[in-house]
Amino acid sequence: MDTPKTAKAATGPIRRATLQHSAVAELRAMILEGELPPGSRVPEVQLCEQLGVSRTPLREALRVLAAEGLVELRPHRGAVVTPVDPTDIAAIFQVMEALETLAATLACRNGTEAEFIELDRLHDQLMAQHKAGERAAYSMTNRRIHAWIVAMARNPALETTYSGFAAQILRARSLANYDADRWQESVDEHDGFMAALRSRDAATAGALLAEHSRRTADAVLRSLRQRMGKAAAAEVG
Amino acid sequence: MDTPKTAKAATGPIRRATLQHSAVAELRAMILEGELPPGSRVPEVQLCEQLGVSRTPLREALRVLAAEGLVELRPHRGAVVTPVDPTDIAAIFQVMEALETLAATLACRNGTEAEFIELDRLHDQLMAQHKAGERAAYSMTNRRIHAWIVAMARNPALETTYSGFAAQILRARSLANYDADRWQESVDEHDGFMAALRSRDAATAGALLAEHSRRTADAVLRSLRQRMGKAAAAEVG
DNA sequence: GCGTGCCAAATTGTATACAAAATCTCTATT
DNA sequence: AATAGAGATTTTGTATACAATTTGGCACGC
Repeated sequence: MDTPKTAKAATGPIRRATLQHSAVAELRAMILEGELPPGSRVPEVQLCEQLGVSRTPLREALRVLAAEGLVELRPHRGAVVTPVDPTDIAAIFQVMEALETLAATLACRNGTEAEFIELDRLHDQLMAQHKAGERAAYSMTNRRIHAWIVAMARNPALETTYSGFAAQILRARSLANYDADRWQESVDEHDGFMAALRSRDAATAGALLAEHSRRTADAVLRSLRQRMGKAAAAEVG
Repeated sequence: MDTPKTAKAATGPIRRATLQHSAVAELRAMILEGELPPGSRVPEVQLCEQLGVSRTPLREALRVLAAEGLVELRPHRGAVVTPVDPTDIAAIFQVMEALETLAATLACRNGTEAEFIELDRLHDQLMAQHKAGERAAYSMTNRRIHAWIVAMARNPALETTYSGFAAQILRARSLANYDADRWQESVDEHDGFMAALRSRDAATAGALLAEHSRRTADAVLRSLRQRMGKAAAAEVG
């Protein structure tokens, strides 16, 4: 069962994904990376050349990304990268707050001992990166912590929904850069809900994680509105 | 049968949507209606003939439905209507509970006077349909009430997520038929959270709606597991 | 000078032909 | 008889050609 007969090398031919699948991955990365900025039009043929695929798999990929909310499809008028609208982001954060609460509650109930240990390790890593001032590494670890808690909840529906919104929020955060004060505050909040999680206190963990989410939303939205305001002003002047 | 290929006649005052869009609507209806039962394979060409479209728009429609969770796409192996797995449904209900709580809370905060009046009207209609024993009409009104509350929350992200899961749950409910006792209980719960909503008591409304969701989940899952058990037994004998 | 209608260019929507992968079937061998 | 394997068949994945729709520009009329 596990010995491929004509297997030639170990590295190469594990599995070849479809072009559509890799187009989705490629485009998603381009959007989250900021290479395709929010609001930019997405002409099909141009992207086809860039990705080296024909329009058929590309169009199917665009439908997938539209379902994730990363692009908007206007019939007969092409696709645009979904603009980062503070109002929409605020709405997403509201839902995220509810999802994080649920995730923390379920994680306390369903997480394994090993998973809690790994969570502690990630938390230590986060603290070290904060102390060292490694912003990029910090935010990646931060994302991994939250995703890990969601995974501990053992709920596929929650996981899928969460990661979709997380991608949207990531885009917003890349535009909004919050200050050192908020960073310190955020670290303190992590300490708080981690304590609750360690003691398997579902209610407290849920409440603290929700509060953390709410405060993050406030900071991101404040910075976002400020930046958008400046951008609008620059456009006029 | 009703859409000849060369139909050029004025189908409507306004222009029709794209074939892909109507294919999505058609397929979604077929799945929710039970015409395409859970677990059934979905050969592309056969559906093309049935819907009168070519494979291109159909495949794009399948991607959309896959994102909604109504079909599963296995690379190179075709699509199947997502099976109704009690474990998955239970997970969805858990998320739904959190979403309903949020919806009730936000509805109290953001709903307009006119919307609350309409909500009352829907509730009265629900009560009348219960008294008359009109099960089908009742469950449609029931869905409209919940969707209405979600709409009152003024949160597009919530609305989209909610309706996706609602579709999944609808499929499960059509398989599971709960009894008269649960019906009466459900009606009483509606009375309860409606009272809280009328007085704009966000916390109580949220809690009661969550409890209603939880009890509905219990009833549906119980019936579902029972039915699945019977089906499995029938398969053996 | 400005608005209106129509034509041309570009872009998206759809159909179809072809390539690649998986499944099925039948045969040959142990 | 059971099983492995090689072809045949079916089904999905991709490219491309063509049709339909939108958009931009230009001439014409007010």
